[in-house]
Amino acid sequence: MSTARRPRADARRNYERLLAEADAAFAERGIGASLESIARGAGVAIGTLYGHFPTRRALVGALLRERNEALFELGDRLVADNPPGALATWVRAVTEHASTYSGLAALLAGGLDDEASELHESCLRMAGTGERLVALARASGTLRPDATGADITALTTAAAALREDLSAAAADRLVALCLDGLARRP
Amino acid sequence: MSTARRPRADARRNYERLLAEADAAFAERGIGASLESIARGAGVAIGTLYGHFPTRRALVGALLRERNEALFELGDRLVADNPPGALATWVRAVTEHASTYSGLAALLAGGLDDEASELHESCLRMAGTGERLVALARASGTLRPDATGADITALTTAAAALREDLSAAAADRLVALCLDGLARRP
DNA sequence: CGCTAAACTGAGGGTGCCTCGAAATTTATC
DNA sequence: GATAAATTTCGAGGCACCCTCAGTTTAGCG
Repeated sequence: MSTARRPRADARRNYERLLAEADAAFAERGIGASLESIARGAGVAIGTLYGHFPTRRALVGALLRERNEALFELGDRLVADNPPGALATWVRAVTEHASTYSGLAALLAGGLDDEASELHESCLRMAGTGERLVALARASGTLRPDATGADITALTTAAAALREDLSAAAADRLVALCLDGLARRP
Repeated sequence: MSTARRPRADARRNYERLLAEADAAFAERGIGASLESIARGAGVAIGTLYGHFPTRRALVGALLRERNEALFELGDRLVADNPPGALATWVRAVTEHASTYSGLAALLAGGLDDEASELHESCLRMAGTGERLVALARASGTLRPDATGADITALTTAAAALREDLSAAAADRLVALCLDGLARRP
């Protein structure tokens, strides 16, 4: 066994180049950037891009993998330590993550119920963390009792969209207002 | 003067057909629906479509004209009468308006600072109405003092986006929470 | 009717998506 | 090294869409 030859060197190189180019393109022109231009920029034929990433989503997924790691680590820490303002920290982190590239928020939101998506698992995990943080906050009496994890999902989705459509400031303000609305009335 | 001949009958007919077909297409497939398919559906060559509507935005603008009228009428009435819950009514109305077609919310948000857009004027007017309603509510002491018209713009934009990305229920909930956050603490 | 401005047409040049058979290159083996 | 096998790359090609513009048609006035 163990006979799996290791991947060819050129393949590995092209893979990395494509990732780098895609990151730049998505950051600059949004998640809808032309795949052909990405291939061109990576000095590779379009077929090669499709060989590595059969779909645009696969490409986005690969790019997000690292960021997702970091985000989930933060989430786990917040759940474990439950520091003051944990929920707000989480909402802000997710919002920022979902606005990495313009257009990403919608893609992620869509991925929430699209089973086939590579991003589906990540979405579920984010939702789960939100859920747990809400439970903690409610238990400590800082949230109104009808607050749910779905509220957090909605808030982060909305805030991420707002960042793209309007401004980061507007999004931050929305988050603050909403969290205020969610807080337990004294 | 006054010599402007009235438009040819065929032109008028094609104009109406295009509008009808575009409304159906945008409603069904979102604001990015193919213009060629719209022309086809209207039984007209693609050049004719461009003759009437030089840009996709012009087409959307024409479709929205009537709806805009109705919305502004409501807005003026709310400002004039200032009934209880005026602000909430307005927010819900604008949100619904901005989700007429999927993708419209982003277009409108973009139009807010794009001077050239036909939609620019409408956006300004909506913002103005929001502003006035906020002023009224603040004067009557039902809003916290740091609430602004921009908050309302942000909220409606976010809620409209949420309707598209998640669900109308989530959007409604967000609106409720935010308005709650904006209410004056007793 | 005939005329003319107005309106319509649709081919054509770009760009982008995605597929697939042929060609090239790397790795393993002798 | 040489060679065989597997892997990867290449890019033309079919399809859809965007938008323009020169040539053609047509409504409606006189």
